Amino acid sequence: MSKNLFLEIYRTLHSAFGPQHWWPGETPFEMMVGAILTQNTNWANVERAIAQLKAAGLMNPRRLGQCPERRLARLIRPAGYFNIKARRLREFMRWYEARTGNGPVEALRGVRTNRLRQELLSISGVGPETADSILLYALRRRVFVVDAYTRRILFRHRLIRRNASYDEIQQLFHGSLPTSTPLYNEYHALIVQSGKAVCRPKPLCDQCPLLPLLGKPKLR
DNA sequence: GACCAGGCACATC
DNA sequence: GATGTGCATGGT
Repeated sequence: MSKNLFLEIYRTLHSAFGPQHWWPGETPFEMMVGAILTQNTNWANVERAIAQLKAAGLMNPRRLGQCPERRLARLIRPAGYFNIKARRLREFMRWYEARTGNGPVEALRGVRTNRLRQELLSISGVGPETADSILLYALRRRVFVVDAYTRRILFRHRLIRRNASYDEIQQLFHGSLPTSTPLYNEYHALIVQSGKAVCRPKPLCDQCPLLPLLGKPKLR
């Protein structure tokens, strides 16, 4: 057994599922928008919403920042929670304009990760997962993203308590992995893939690549 | 028709 | 700090 369980888990998932090449999105700005739209929502629905924003010519900071909330809601309707997410996008854009003048994300390059994370978390509608997704995928910061899949997989394999906090779970990864953006990026993507393919609500445990490593999971 | 999907804010105890 | 609720579409 390896000294570093979390690295072993990563290697196992990587062997089983292959490289994932995340985040799906053409530009860092699009990734930020996607991070908000995908809150508690199937990615296929998010893609429809993103396609609509693009078709309307709004997938750039200046145009999106000018779009009225009502119209925004209509366009992102397929992503669900469209009224709330329209408001959240506008809240986010208020911060984004103040920070970059609605220019490219490179304006954020000199800002420390912890500082950026605090600022993102202060935006209404941006919680820890959304903030960390933006930091890791759009801004290439060394921050591990914890999501519902992460929680489910770790809990079923008895690596966390049911009520473990976000920060607690994140610390588990930060504390046991090399500090690396590509590693965090790929690891989270693999967890999501694993959660979709195997560690589902109705799990396919006989196909679980982690079975040899972690043994039989507990299913509640 | 029920369940699920890459959360979050807010109220309440 | 823990727990419960509203928000909503589209696929299975």
